[in-house]
Amino acid sequence: MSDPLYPFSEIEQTVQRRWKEDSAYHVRRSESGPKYYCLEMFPYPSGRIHMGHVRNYSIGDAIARYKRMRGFNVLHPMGWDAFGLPAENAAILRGVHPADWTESNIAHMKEQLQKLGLSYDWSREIATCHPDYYRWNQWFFLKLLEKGLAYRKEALLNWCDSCATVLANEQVEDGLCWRCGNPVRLRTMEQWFLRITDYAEDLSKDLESLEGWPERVRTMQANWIAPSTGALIDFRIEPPSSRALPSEILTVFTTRPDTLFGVTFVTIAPEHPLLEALLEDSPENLPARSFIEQTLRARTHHNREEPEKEGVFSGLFLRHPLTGDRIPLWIGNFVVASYGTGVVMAVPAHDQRDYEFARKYGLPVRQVILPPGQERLSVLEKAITDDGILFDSGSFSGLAGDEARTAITAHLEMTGQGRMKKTYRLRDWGISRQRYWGTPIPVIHCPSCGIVPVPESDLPVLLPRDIHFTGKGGSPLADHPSFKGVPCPSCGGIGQRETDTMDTFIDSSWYFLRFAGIEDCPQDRPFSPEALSYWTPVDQYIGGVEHAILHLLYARFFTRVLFDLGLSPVREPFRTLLTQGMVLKDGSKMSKSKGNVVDPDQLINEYGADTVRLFTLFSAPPDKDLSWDDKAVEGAYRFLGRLYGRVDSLFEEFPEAGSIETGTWKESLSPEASVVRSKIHETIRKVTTDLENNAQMNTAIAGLMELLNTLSNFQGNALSEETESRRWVLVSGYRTLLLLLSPFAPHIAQHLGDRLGLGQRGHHGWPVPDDRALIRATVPFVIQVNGKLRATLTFPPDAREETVSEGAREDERVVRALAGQTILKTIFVPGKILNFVVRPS
RNA sequence: GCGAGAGUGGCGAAAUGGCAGACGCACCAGACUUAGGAUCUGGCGGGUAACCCCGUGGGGGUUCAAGUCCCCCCUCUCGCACCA
Repeated sequence: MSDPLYPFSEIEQTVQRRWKEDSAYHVRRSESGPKYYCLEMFPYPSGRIHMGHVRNYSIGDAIARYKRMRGFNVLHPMGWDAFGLPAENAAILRGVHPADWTESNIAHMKEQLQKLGLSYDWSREIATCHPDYYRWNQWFFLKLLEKGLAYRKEALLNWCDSCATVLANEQVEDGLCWRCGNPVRLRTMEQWFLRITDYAEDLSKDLESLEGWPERVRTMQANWIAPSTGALIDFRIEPPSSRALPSEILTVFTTRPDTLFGVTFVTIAPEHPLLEALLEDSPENLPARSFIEQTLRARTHHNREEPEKEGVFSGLFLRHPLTGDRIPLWIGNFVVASYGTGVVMAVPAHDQRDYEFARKYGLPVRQVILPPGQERLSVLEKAITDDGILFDSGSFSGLAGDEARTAITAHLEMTGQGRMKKTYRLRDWGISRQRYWGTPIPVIHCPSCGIVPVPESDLPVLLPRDIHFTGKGGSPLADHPSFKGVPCPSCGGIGQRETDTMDTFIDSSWYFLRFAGIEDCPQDRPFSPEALSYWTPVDQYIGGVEHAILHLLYARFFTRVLFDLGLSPVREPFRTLLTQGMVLKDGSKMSKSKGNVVDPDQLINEYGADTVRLFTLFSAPPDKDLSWDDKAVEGAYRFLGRLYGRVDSLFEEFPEAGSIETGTWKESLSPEASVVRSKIHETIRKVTTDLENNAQMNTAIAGLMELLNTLSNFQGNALSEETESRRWVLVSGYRTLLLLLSPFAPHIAQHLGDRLGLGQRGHHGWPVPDDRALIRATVPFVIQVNGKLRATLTFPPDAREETVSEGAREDERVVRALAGQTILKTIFVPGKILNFVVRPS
């Protein structure tokens, strides 16, 4: 490595030591100034930070530092999303205890973050795997259980036989287990769920109020929740004489009750919980059974394309609720079990999917709606899905659209065969994991009392440290000698502790409240109410767009629940959201498998933290993807090196630079100095507006580079004889530049700022542009002929049209362009442009 | 298929309807040097000796003036995707 351009290593170490000694970023509520809560998504302690983290935290730190300089009392905390699968895999592969693995990762990553010089209040650091954090997961769970918001139900889940565990959807890759590569199958299991669907309406409606969120994220959440209004309609099952049925009716969900008279069959999902019991145990049902089995197996293969619609007749018939017709019940692979009721009424004439299915299996197509302006055809070529006038629909014939839907639904409701219903695509949140490294779910299964919550006074239910990992899967807690067997808190009999742990998304659903509420927090509460109401909501949240749905939706849900429990002062946790783009290298996302990762540590060693931060902020706007370019990093490095060198030579010329006053300059400046002064104040204005509007840090930094270029040129040009004004302009210029730079490259800004006397003089605040300095003596006017640039001439900014026009007509190029032309009119924009509109004369 | 976003130099990118390409990278030339993969100075969209002409995915339109506003089309990225 060549010699450094400036001693960044010493500077960064010294400055960081001083921040630490001064507890510079430790905050408490109620200090002077309004509050500002700036938060970046906390990391999973995987072992090392990567460039995505560096980018995320550089953006957040720049915002936090900027707001601090603007006089806000800024909360800027950091912690660790410390539960999760990788810790257990490390335990299995390398025999390290998950707790030890996690702790050592945290220690290392914390060191890495500190080397970046991020202005965190480390006194609030939390790790979700610590009992004083996860006990509150358990406490909240008990509250939810009490409120009926946590419940158990049977559900179909991805199951890996070889690992003997449930897998989340995102852990299934092409139908195979991400860890062992064996096929995953669907299996029905009892699981804990949280009733997020109770909040679906709220979560969906309030998206509109989130004006500080990117439209993209709001749309993604809206599509994910996807409310849909329709009706539930009951179909009575024809009882086969031979036996009793598990239910007398099947209920369908439809958004098109107006097509009810066009129903020619009903389709049920193969996974439907009633189906097994509905099918008679007879040889005729063998095809149906084998169809179900096959479909379930195929389900797990995450095929890109839609599979062919397939189905089989169930052998059962239903009664149409209004016509009394006999309707066959089919089993179809295209029916989604977990949406609506898992049963759909099929109207082949008016639904494309039903149409395809009916054509394939020769089922009747019965048209009952005629859209305006269309002819009635004897044979349909595809489904007619538009609204229209009903016919062959009993007393409802002649009605149309919403009117027909309302009338039919009302009639069904009156006769007790149906009702209006709003359904959501969003499903309840399954939170059980058959895993060790997570929060134990605080309930006890008692043979006589059923499910008994662990009494609050017994919290936390601690994860036992002595655990044995076989690598064969299944929850290690289930094999623990003493964890599982416990007395029932209710009857004292022998009970069994729940051995499932919670989804780690629970941990990240309220950590932002803990950071705020941990200040003066009473022992028996998760938060200090005073601290919480002072700091919340988060004013600026920053993280990757990959969390646009899951984490952000869960966090919004959880915050609402806590609000309803009187524990959170706010319903929406994040006032404004910034989703930063990915860090790419060679056109694709950095990943170990592609071998295109850039190691932050190595970069910091080579160029220093300031350079690394500056480059990531400069090279692209925060919300766009950032293409990593080793060469371009050197550009940022050179800028800082040049700045350092220029300040050095400033001291050579003016050894007293650090102690001179740069208050108001009352005397007149030379024309050159005056231009430099304008540039200084224009830069203040530019950087400020760039930061206020969508954190456009790339252009803000470009502005700083321009200012340095201007100052450098002025400095290198020793023609000016007015030493005192020259010194004044240069010193105030560098002081301003360093203040404006400090959110982005804080170490060098602090160090050079100290040398230039910023520290002692209390100039910590963000500079304010001086309106008088913004007025330039002359500005360039663009002279156009028919909209084409012909000259650029300088005039005072308030020059009148006649003045500019006269000047323009003396310009050689303009004269040439106007020769032989008649001027029809002139367009004049003061301070900017003069356009001659001409035609040949 | 539905929804959202984006197409500008060799590259990352800038541009309240008013000089297209700020700033940076790469490249070229020069200076300093035993040396340059360091640093400094200058140049740098295309065509052209020059005057000028052309140029923001393509086509039309509005305007004195369009990367920016309106209409049509193409391409790419992301999200959802049999949700009844």
